[in-house]
Amino acid sequence: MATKRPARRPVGVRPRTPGRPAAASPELRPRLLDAALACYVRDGIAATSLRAIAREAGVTPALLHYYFGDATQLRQAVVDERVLPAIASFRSTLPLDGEVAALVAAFVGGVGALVERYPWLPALWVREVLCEGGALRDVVLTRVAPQIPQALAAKFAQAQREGTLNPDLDPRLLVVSMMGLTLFPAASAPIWRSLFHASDIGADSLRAHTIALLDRGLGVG
Amino acid sequence: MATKRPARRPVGVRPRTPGRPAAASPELRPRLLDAALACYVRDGIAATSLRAIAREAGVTPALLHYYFGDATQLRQAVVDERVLPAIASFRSTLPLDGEVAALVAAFVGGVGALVERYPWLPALWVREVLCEGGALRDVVLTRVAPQIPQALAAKFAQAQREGTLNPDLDPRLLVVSMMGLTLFPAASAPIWRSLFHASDIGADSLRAHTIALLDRGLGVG
DNA sequence: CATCTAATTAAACGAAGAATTAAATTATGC
DNA sequence: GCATAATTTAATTCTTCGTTTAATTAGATG
Repeated sequence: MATKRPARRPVGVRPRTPGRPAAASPELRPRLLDAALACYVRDGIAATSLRAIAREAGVTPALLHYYFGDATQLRQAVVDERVLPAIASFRSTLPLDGEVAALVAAFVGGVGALVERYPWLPALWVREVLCEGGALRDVVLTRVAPQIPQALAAKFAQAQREGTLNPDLDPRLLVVSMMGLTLFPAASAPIWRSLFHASDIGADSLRAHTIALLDRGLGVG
Repeated sequence: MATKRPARRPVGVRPRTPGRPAAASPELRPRLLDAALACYVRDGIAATSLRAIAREAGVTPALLHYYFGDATQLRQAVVDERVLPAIASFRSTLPLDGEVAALVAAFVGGVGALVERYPWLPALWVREVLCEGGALRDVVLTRVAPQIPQALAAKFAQAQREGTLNPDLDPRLLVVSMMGLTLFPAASAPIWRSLFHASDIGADSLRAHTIALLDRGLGVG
């Protein structure tokens, strides 16, 4: 006869007894969204189970099902209410009708501000957009990409026609280069910080370095 | 009584009858390594099961176990015999004792040649080194990083002291910038190629663009 | 030709973990 | 007090995993 183990619970986690909680447990739903986001960022969306999110939030899987329905709907809620708003806040800061230098500076500064406010964004971006099979690739390509990169590339092409941008550059690749100079350093910060013992490099130094590199690189000089 | 399903096999795949194969099935082992690598690149190392590799190679899981032992040893073999050699081939092309401009050009060209020869490398790098929890992060940080990035940063710092490199740049961040300008475009190529309908941009155009950007960006002028 | 060995599949095993559901439990609001 | 909302418990049903044992066949050795 099999000895029925008493379903050992992870130490230190107390999921509470059943029943409705006493008085206003304030705002549970946003906390659940945050827990899901944290799991997505740490482990990847595909590798995150409902149980893992429940564990992260100190709650049972059944409760997640009660709030969001199935796993797909929960994922959708996180994307709609956490990820897309973050990206939208970035788009609105780009001055697409000014000089190229101002646009570039705003882009670099905007990415810096973005990762300061949403530190989880670069890692999520890398895993879920950049990686093949990433769960956000489709959403980003259809709802973000047509607005930001296309507009930037058009602006750069126009600047080249007007002679205010180095003609040896490719306007489309320049968009890629700018992302590589901002998103990549943000996503790899944990690596290079420890590799170079560079805890002295903050957001300001990074921005100054990037703009110094781009300012000269783009000039027609 | 449960109806015992006849273990339906994926259509089109014929795993052969048992028994030793007729005559030289030439070099099975490297083919198994390639299959494993393909799975790692497509799905990620953590998400790749022995069974998936076996399916990819048209072989049974038991055979993988026969050749490599357990899953960990197979992964180790792929890293040692496929991934690390690719990276080592890159390191040996960097002229660390010449001018900065030549070093930068060699870096950009070297990454270009590397991804032409090992097209799977950027995607693998992004998922397994850049992503938190990536399976290769440790190996790269201990066996690759101390040699390449440290040497580059030292070289840049020296050039700044000699007045041949823009003093507004940070020598350590410049290493990060160069990786962002090469590795990131390579890894995201499938995305921007389709996004910009840029099938006309080949390896040469990319290299020319990147060097044009860096050449001016680094100058003291 | 007989036998030993090497390479391969088949099949089964046991463990783990998944999503979802049904039922029990408790507090709140009317 | 009674209906309802919020929560856990426990069960159900699947899938998948890595590994092992046994069977099978071809080559190698004598």
